[in-house]
Parts: sequence; C-alpha cells; structure tokens
Amino acid sequence: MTDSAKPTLLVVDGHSLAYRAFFALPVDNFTTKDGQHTNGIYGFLSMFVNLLKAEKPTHLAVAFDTSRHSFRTDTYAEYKANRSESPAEFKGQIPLLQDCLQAMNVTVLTKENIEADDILATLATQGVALGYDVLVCSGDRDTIQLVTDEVTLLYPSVQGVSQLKRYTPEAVVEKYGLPPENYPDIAALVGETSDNLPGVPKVGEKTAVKWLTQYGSLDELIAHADQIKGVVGGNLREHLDDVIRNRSLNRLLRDVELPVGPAELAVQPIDAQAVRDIFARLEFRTLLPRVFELDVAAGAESSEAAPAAEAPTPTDPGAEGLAAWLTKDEGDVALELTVVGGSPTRIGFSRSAEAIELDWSDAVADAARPWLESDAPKILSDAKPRVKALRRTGIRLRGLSFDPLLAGWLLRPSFPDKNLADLVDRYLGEKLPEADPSQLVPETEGATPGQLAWYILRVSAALRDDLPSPVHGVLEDIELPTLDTLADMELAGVAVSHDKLSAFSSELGARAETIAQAAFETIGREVNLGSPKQLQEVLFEQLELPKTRKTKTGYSTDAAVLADLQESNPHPFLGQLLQHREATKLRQIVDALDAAIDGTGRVHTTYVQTGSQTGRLSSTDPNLQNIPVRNEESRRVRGAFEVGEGYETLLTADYSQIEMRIMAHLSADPGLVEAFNSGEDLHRFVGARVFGVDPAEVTPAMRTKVKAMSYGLVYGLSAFGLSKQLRIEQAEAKQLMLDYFARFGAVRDYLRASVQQAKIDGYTETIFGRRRPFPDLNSPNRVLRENAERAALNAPIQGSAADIMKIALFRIHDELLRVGLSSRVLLQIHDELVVEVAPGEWDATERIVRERMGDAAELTVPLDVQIGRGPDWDAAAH
DNA sequence: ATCACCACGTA
DNA sequence: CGTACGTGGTGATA
Repeated sequence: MTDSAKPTLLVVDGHSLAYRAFFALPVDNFTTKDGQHTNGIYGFLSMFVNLLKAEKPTHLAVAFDTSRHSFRTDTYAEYKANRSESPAEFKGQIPLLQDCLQAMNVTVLTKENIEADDILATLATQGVALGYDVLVCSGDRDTIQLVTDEVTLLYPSVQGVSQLKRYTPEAVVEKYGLPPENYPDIAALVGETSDNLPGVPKVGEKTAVKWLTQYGSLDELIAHADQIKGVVGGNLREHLDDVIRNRSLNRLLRDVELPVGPAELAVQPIDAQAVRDIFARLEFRTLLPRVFELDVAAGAESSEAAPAAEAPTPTDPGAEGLAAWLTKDEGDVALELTVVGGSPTRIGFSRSAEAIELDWSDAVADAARPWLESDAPKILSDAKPRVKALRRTGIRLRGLSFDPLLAGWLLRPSFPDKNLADLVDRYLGEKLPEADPSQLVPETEGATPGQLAWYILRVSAALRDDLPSPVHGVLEDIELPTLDTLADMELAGVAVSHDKLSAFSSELGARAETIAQAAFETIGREVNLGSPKQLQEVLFEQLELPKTRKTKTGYSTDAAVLADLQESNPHPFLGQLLQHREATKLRQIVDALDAAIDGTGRVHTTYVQTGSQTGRLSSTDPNLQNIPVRNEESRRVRGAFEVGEGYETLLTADYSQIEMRIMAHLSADPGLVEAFNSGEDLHRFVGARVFGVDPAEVTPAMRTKVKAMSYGLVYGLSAFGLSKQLRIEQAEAKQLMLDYFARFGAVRDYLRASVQQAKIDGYTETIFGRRRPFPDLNSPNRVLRENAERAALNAPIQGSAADIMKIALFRIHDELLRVGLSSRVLLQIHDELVVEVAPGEWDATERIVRERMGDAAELTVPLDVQIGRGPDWDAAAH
C-alpha cells in the first residue's frame, strides 16, 4: 500500500502487455514439451508479479480485448486495419494466461466490442471517484489521457516489459510539453501509425505542441486553421476531417458497463493448488515461488496457511475395546494399515472426529477379523497393498467401499495424484503432516495411522462430492471389485522357468557377441552398438549413408529406418546391426524376467490400476504386459511361463477384435454389425465390401489393406499414416479410405460425432461412464488440438474395452472362488487372460472363463472369446 | 544420483 | 502425420 491510507487500484491491459512480452521473449526457451508456446504468458506474469510486489495494490483487475473488432472499427473500418493478424501462437496463449490469472484469483474483465483500455479508463474513473489511488498499466499510449494527480500510468519502455515508466502529470508535461488531457489532441494531429490513423502530413509532436500551446485547445486550433501559414497550414486544412476523426477515436470510454466496480476488486489470496496445476502444465518452475511469496507478502490468508482442522490424537482401545468400537453403527469408517515389508505393523481407524490406533498383533488381528471380513463399508487409500498384506496374514478384507486414490484418478486420469498427501492438498487444501525423511530425528512428526485414517475419511467425503454419478458407478461396479482381484493375481504370481531363461540368455549373449565382432570387422573399428550417437557417426559419416528421419538430437537409427536404408543402400553393417539389436533386446528381456523370479519360482508383477488415462491397467516390476510374441524365436520367452506346481495346465483366453466390435456397437454401422454377426472372418468380410468382390476372392493383399485401415480407424489414422504403413501412395491410401467409408459410413459419422461431442462436453465417456477430460480439443494450437482429437477418438473405444475386460476379470475371479475351484487368474494383458487350472478343473474353469468374458457386456455384436490350453504360455496360445 | 532421449516390447 | 503403456541403455547434467 502507498504511504497514504488510501486504497490503491491497479488496472492492467493484459492484451497489450502480453503481446509485447510475446515479441520480447525467444519462443525457443518458452515452449512446453507438448508444443504449447508460453513466452507471452511467462513474460506477462513475470512483469505482473514484479508489479504487484513493488506497488502492493489493494485492488486489482486485468482487462483483455475480446477481438480486434470493437465499436471503433464500427465507426472507422480501417481502425487498426494495418495491423497484421496477431499470430496464432500468440492468440492461443491468451486463454491460458487468463487461466493463470484466475488461479491467482485475479479478476479478468472483457467486454464485447470494447477495448481493454476503455475498461481501464472506466475503472480508473470510478476508482478516483471512490477516493482510490489508481495505477494504470498499459502498452497503449492513448492511456496517457487518464493521468491525473490520482492516476499514474505505468508504461513499458522500449527496453522491454520489465521496465515500466511512471507517467504522472509532471512526467507527461516534461515529455510532451502539455498536460495529459491534451495528449489525445497531439495524437490526433500527429496520427497513430499503429492504429492506422493518419494525421496531418509533416506535422510531428513538436508542431502539434506548438499549435496547441498557441491556441490553447484543439477546438480553438481547428477554428483558426485558416491562420496557419505555409505548407503545414495547408496540410492541416486539408486533413481537418482526419484530425477530428482521430480525436473521436482516441478518446477512451469512461462509462463502460462492467459487472464489477473497483470496490469488488480487492486483492484475493491465490488458489495455491490451481496455480500449481496450471504452472505445471505450462512448465513454469521459477515463477511458482515468486507467486507464492507474493501471497505471503500481501499477508493474504492463503489456502496454504488456512488453519487446517486439527487431527485428533488417536487413542488405543486395546484388542478388547477394538471389536466394540468397530461394531458401533455410526457412519463411515476409514482405516489405515502401516505395511512394512509386505506385513502389517500398525493399524488405525477413524469414524467422524474419532481416531484409534493399535500395534498389529495376533490379538488385534483376531479382534478386527470379523469386522474386516464383514460387509461393513470400509474406506482405504491405496487399498491394494493393504489388502495384500492382510491376505498374507490370512484375512480377506471385504466391504471395501471407497479408495480416494482410485477416485482421484477417475476424476483426473491425466494427472493422477500419487499419494494421500497429494489428495489432502488438492481436495482439502491442507498439508498432510509428514516426517522429514532426510532427518534421522525428524523435526516434524508424520501423521500416525489413526490420523491418516481421519484424513482418508475427510478426503474421501470431499472426493465423493466431486464424483459425477456415472463415474462413481465405475468406481463401485468396476474398479473396487477389480482391485480385489488384482491383489490375488499379484500374490499368486506366475511360475517362470529359470532353467529355460538362463539357457536362452546364454545363447543370445553368445550370438550378440558374434554379430558384434562381425559388425566391427565390417566397419573396421569397435563402437558401442547400443549407442545411437555412435551409430550415427558410423552410418552417416563413415559409411555416408543418406540421412534419415530427424530426431531431437540427430538422425534416427531405429529398426524401420535401418530396414529402409537396407533397401535403398544395402550394406552388410545394417543387417548386422539389426540382428545385434534383436539379440540384445531379447536378452535384456530374458535377464530382467529371470532376475524377477522369487524363491518359489514365481514372478509377481504389480498392476498399476491408475496407470493409464483410458482405464487400462499397466504392469510394472516387471512389466508382464509386453512379453514378446511376434516372432517364433521371441516366443521362447513365453514358453518359460509355465503351469505351476500343483496345477494341471495353463489356459489363455482372449477377446478377438474387441475394439472393432465396440466400434460396431457404438457406431451401429449396419455393415460392420453384419460382419460380426455373419461369423465370416472380419477382414475378409470388410475387404469383400470395400473392393466389391466375393469374400472368397479377397486376396491377402486386399485383406492386409482393410485390416490396417480398420485398426488405424481406432487410432485416428490419416491417409498419410496409412500410406506409410502400407507402403503405398498417399493417393491410393486416400482412395482406400474413401472406398472404406463408402461402405462403412456410419463408422466415420460416429467417430466425427464423438469428437464433436467431446469438444462440447470437455470429456469423453465409455459405455460404462468412465470419463476422460480433453482440455486441448479447442486449443488454437493445431498440433495440440489434433493430438487431442486422435486421443479423444480412441479413448471411448480403448476405455470401453478396458471396462469390459475388467468386468470379465473380476467376475471370473469371484466365481472361481465362490464355487470353490482352486484354478486362478494369473495375468491380464489388456484383451487376454492367463489362468492356472487345477487338476480336474479344466471343464468348469473353461466354461466360467468363456461365459463371463462373453457376457461381460451386452453389445449389438457378440463378444468372441478364443481359448487355448497348454503346459506353458506359448503352447497355450491358440 | 537423476534426467532426457532413443529405441523397442505389448495390446 | 497412430492410441495406450514400461523398461533399459546412453550420455549429459547435478
């Protein structure tokens, strides 16, 4: 605040300042990994933060133009007409800048047909009337007319936006020789090139000031225009109309109707989480502390500093008191289990404002067991590892009713919060007390299990309020049952033969070595064949092969590129390199898998339930969803996945063409629906339609083409991409697409409509109500927008397939348990399941798997399930 | 130690 | 200029 007790109102022209920043900052340094330019946003915010820090306004607003069209262009069509269209890269930054300001709780004002400076003029006038000191910050000279004793203009100097010159009445007089209210007169005479307002020829600032001083005002000057001598006098008389027009156009409106007045513009605390979110998206790092510092300096009651409700101090009811506490029927219970090395060590519970906690012991386990195994609803955060830990102690937890981590992912699958602390921060605006891990004796105590349970309870209530009902349905009907199933699958693991793997590894290692030596022989020196950098030297400098596809750091040496090179410029090194890559890659997979085998000969992956944006699972440590299958040799890895001891055989089951079936269902395309109901091979059927021949006459080449086209559809493939994949001319690819859509037009219509709907809703939805937001669908940045369009096209299809598989998976799991079979599901690979079948259970298991996969969803086309049987994964494939 | 990048495995 | 993932090596940073 200024020395006086007067409030200070700061009004800023966002458009003109961001525009200056846009040209002042090099775009190369301000582009996110997605390709979004941020130089204008960054430059503006940097200047803005400095401004707030220096001036400490009590009231604040930022105004923007809505378009280049305004009431001024209505009166004078050429107004600003000479300005080149502002670049799309700039325009795209404005909405994001406004998002930033919104996150900082700064009022953003715009008005149709009104320029930002008119909004500034209006607020300045109203502010003065209310007795405020006013600061106007604009890059438009016309705002000089606003300067008075109470209104100071901050104008960016030519050096850049960070340097602001203060225009007080004295400063204006010093610079222009006339008081601020006369500046528009000067401008009217001189003209304003940037606004396409021509003035009087040969008249510059000097002459204008001389005349205005002499006659006292523009009106007087015009009245005595005939007295002015010389060429300039004649020019003035000839251009009087221009001068009058200029003067009327450069007068700023001071009575624009606005939704808020200065009094409602009091500076607000920032929304810390929103600022973090948007800054993370824009990849602003250094700006974040500067903005937060500002908040604290202003003494604003920031959300960070908001007095958080105090976590209760948990009591220990003892094993005796525990059962009684748990069976009180008084509302939701959250529980937190501390797990160390896969076993429970401590357990905490919370109900409303109460919290209890106990060390884990047999007595505690026995006291809690009836409740844990009952249907009574339970809330756990990151439940899967805790469910697993309990299961290891022989307790099968039931009644899981909510997991805030899953709920948070369903709500924002693109930015999943990693842990409870993130959720507490985002949904409660509080800091979860955490022990400082860097200190042996932490200064701050971490929350105890009982307190964590209390936080889980509250954060879950907040999340429940935010979950749209279809999304809540996905949580309850799909994700929670799936979680339970995954816990069992991970615990079971899959038997993998160390002997097979180590033999294979040695073979591959020896082969890689032989190939490497031969390759070194070929090029006459030894290089690291695993280093793309060194390979580029060999290929493009030493061997002088033609340069290939560019990457960020040079030229690509990937397999597709090498194969192309081999065709155009055959060289023995290329083949050797490809073979070496194949052998080392395979060995790496084999070794990683081997290393993951536990003491009982089994490998336990971890399924990350929040691991994708579409609803699929992901698999880590090790990833068992990318085990090779595409060529004969690599399938030996699958051969190492064996039926475990005590079991009879492996069963594999997969959905055939599930994504195309979902397309048929969603688009209701009569041709595609018929294809699936006819029982004919899909690609043969489609090929027959597209090429107008009998199914029997569809050649392999035709089948390959429509197959690529069908699969490509699901990903938003372009004619360009299709031509590249099929190695055909773009024109032919284009024609293929036309022929395809001539027969299956409803597919194209559906895909178009689905993206269109997503643009309106801001998200896509699967058949079961899973949503995925797409903020970039309306982005002016073409790369960003088109990427979002393809992802949005794919999301409902891939996501619905994921939903269907999850439903089938947990129903199979549950039914196997319910009917008392020992057979168990081990792996899920998106559209495939691997099941370990106990002796004598083949028929029953096969029937359950087939039926539950087949009826997991009611579509207009059947869900086809292929089942195979064998002693190992490779042999069980059909 | 940590990160970005390339390359490559799967559905 | 084809969606969704995870892993491991290299080479540059800290």
